[in-house]
Formats: sequence, structure tokens, C-alpha cells
Amino acid sequence: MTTVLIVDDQPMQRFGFRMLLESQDDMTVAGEAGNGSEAVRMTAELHPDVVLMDIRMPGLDGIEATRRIVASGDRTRVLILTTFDLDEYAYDGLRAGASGFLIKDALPEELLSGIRAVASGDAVVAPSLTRRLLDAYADHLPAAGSAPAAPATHPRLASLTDREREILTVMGQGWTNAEISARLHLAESTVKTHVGRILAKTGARDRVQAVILAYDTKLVTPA
Amino acid sequence: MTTVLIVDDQPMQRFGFRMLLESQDDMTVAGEAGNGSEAVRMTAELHPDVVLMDIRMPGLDGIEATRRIVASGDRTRVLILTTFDLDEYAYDGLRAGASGFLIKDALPEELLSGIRAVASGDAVVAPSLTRRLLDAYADHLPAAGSAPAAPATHPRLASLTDREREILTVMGQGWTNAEISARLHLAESTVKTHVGRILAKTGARDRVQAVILAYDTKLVTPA
DNA sequence: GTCACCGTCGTACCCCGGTACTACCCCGGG
DNA sequence: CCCGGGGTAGTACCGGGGTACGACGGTGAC
Repeated sequence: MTTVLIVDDQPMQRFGFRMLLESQDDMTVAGEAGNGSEAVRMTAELHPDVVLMDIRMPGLDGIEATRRIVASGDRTRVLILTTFDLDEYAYDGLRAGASGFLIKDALPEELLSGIRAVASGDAVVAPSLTRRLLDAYADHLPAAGSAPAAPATHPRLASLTDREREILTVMGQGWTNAEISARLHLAESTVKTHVGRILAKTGARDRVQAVILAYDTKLVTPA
Repeated sequence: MTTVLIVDDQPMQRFGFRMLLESQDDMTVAGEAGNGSEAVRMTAELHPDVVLMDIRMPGLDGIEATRRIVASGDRTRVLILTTFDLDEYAYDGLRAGASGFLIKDALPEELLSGIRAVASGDAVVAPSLTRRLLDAYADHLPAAGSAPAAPATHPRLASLTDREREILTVMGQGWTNAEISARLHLAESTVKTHVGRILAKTGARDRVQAVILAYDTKLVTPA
């Protein structure tokens, strides 16, 4: 019997996971936590086999909670659930010692098989994340492959660093500085620094013109 | 027996709702849809009493789907679920003819009582949204009838006047309020008034999102 | 070793953008 | 005739955006 601790700040989300897990005869829900601190405490008490960990939560977030759980030496495995597949948190989570990542819009069956895999000591990564993870860690590998495909960007964006291009992309999604900082795990001051450099390099006067430029250069494309 | 159509792009979220609803003996799930288009089509087929509508979905979003369902004349009620208590979504949804709004992190019991209220013809709004909605709608509240479907442009821009569309177009050129006022021979205060109404009508949070919308709806096109 | 670049974070400051009102004019329709 | 919608304009306020600094760790080039 695999025992699972559900960690998510949304009660309905927890409810869904609970119903799914309880419907399986080889799994049982050890408990539910609504934030990272609760998750750490309950893991120490209950010693579940698997912690189903949401990332974005008020207070202690899922990454830090994962780090503490892993550091505790407990043999509990942490399976992280990300909402978006572009979530930068995934990388942080790997470093934090998580045993896997799945996207929240995965099919229930995929989630179940992921939990079973993690419980048995394997690691799982959502297919849509695998590519990105491989890319991000490519340089830490033996590197026998070909050089990464050049970004091939528009001239006006040529002087931007990768990070700046990334920031510009999310600016093109309409995110505020505060949202960018939250979702990319940055201080707002850092975001402002990036945005400022983007404006300086591209000649855009403000973020509106920067976003327009992003569309015109097809860095982002209309929905 | 209240029949419910569940609309959400996340299978797990749908699963949770389904389990919750099926556990009630006065409710049954008529079906599930993963995006707005499916929702519209399935509503026309199944005529559920209530559509549980997520907002953020790939393709046709929940607001537009709501608008079409309401416009169809079907007596189906739409209950919108927002992930964040960002009132711009709620605002937009109200215009679209939704019968209620709840935040996704509501307790399951609150969700159930909300569905029952909507099914019986009442309207529900999450407490955290009520205040803002009342403020925003204080003077235009009596509108209970369905507004005539305005044609011509993209649905999300349909309610804009010609002048507002014009302003939005030049916003899409990256002009500041001051520039718009100068080149259109207007007072800056007038420009602000127009911009404010554009944001309110389209549900955009700021001019950046408005410009993105202008691109997405092809009101303006990349250079 | 040194240096340049990148990414990160902070503080302080100013201004534009956005909101919340109120108000007036013009026009077409009931 | 009055009423409503659209367009115009104003004031007051505040928060986020943008600027201008300075600072520090890591990394790759020379």
C-alpha cells in the first residue's frame, strides 16, 4: 500500500487528488497539507511514501518544502506538480531533490502511474518537460551531440541575452513585473533590471513598445 | 436532478469536480469539455442545467464560450470558476452573461451550494469578488436581459465603440496617452477616459494586455 | 590572475498609467 | 419632450513602471 501526502493550497485540487487516489486499491491518502510548512511537518509525522507537491503556495513554497523534506533524510519521495510546462520551478525542484515532475493537466492515469513509479524508487518527468530539462542540462553531460541550434533571432533582438529574451517573452504574455518575479523566482528589482536593459538594448521606450516589438519580430505570436 | 457540464482544460481538475458532483444525489455530470469550443458544442447537444466553466483554456476561452452559450437562448446557466480573484475576469464574465462566479479555492461545500443556487435561477458571486463587482457595476446593474449580439469585429472587441477601437489601434502602435492626445487633438484626460473604458470592456488589466489583445484579434497586425 | 559579462538584488526617486469620480455637449429615438 | 449613449474634459489620487545608481557571485576568455 502506497501512502500519499497531498500538498496543495487549493482545497478543490486536493479533493480531486484524494478521490483519485482513494479509488485505487493500492494507494491511500495519509493526509493533506495546504502549504509548505504543513507539508514538512506532516511528512515528519506521517512518513508517507510519496508527497504530491504543488509548487505555488502561500508561505513556504513547494520547492523549499521539497528541499527540507529531502534533507531530513526521510525516505519519502517527492513528486512535484507544475501548472505550466514552462515553469522555471521545475529546474529548481530537480536541484531540491524531487523524484519527479508532472504537469497538472496530465491525465489521471498518467498521474497514478507516476506516483507508482516514484514510490518504487524511479523518477518521472512529464514528456513536455523532458526536452527542456535535457536542453538546460546539456552542458553538464558528456556533450557528444551537436551544438545547440542557434536562436536565430531578429536583428533588433540580437543583442539580448537568453535571459532577457526570456523576460521579453513573458512580457509579451502581459505579465506585470510582480508576476514575472513570482513565477520566475526572482526579486522584482531583478526583473526591473532585466526590463530596463531590454528597453535600452532594443530602443523601446516602455514595455508596451517592447511587447509590440516582440510580436513584430515573432518572438511571441498571436494566440 | 441537476445536470452539469464540466469545462476545464485540466483533466485532473475535471476529475475532481466530477467526483464531487457525482457524490451528491441531486446532481449528475452530463459531460466534460476541455476547451471553449467543446463546451459550446456539448451544451447545444446536452442542454445541461449548469455549465461549470473555467476561464483560462487553450483556444476558445471561458468568457467567449459563456457569451455564445448565453446568446444561444438555451436556458443553461453558466457558473464561472476563476483561479485568482482577479476581478477583470469576473467583470468580463458578467458582461458575457454568466450566472455566477466562484474562486477555485473555494471549499467543496461552497461550490455545491453555488451550483444549486445557479441551477435554481439565482446568481452567486464569491464573497471576495462581491465588493469589487458591486463597485464596478453599481450603475449598470439592472441589465438582466441579454444584450443583442454586436457583429463586425472580434467578439472581445464587439462592445467597443468606433472611437474606442481607434484608440486601441493607436495604443497598438505604442503611443503613450500624451502622444495619442496630441496626434488626435484630444485632452489627455479624454484619452485616459477612453483607455479606461477599453480596459473595462475588454477585461484587459492594463494597456499592455490591451495591446496584446489588439494583436491577437488582428485589430493591429505585426509590421 | 584579471577582466568582462551575465544574472542577481537592493534603494531611491519620478512620472506615467490607471481609477474614480463628476460634468457638459450633441445626437437620435421613444 | 426627455432620455440614453457616445465623445469630450476635468480633478484628485495612488500604484506600478522606469531610471539611476551601487553591489556581488559565477564563469569564461585572455
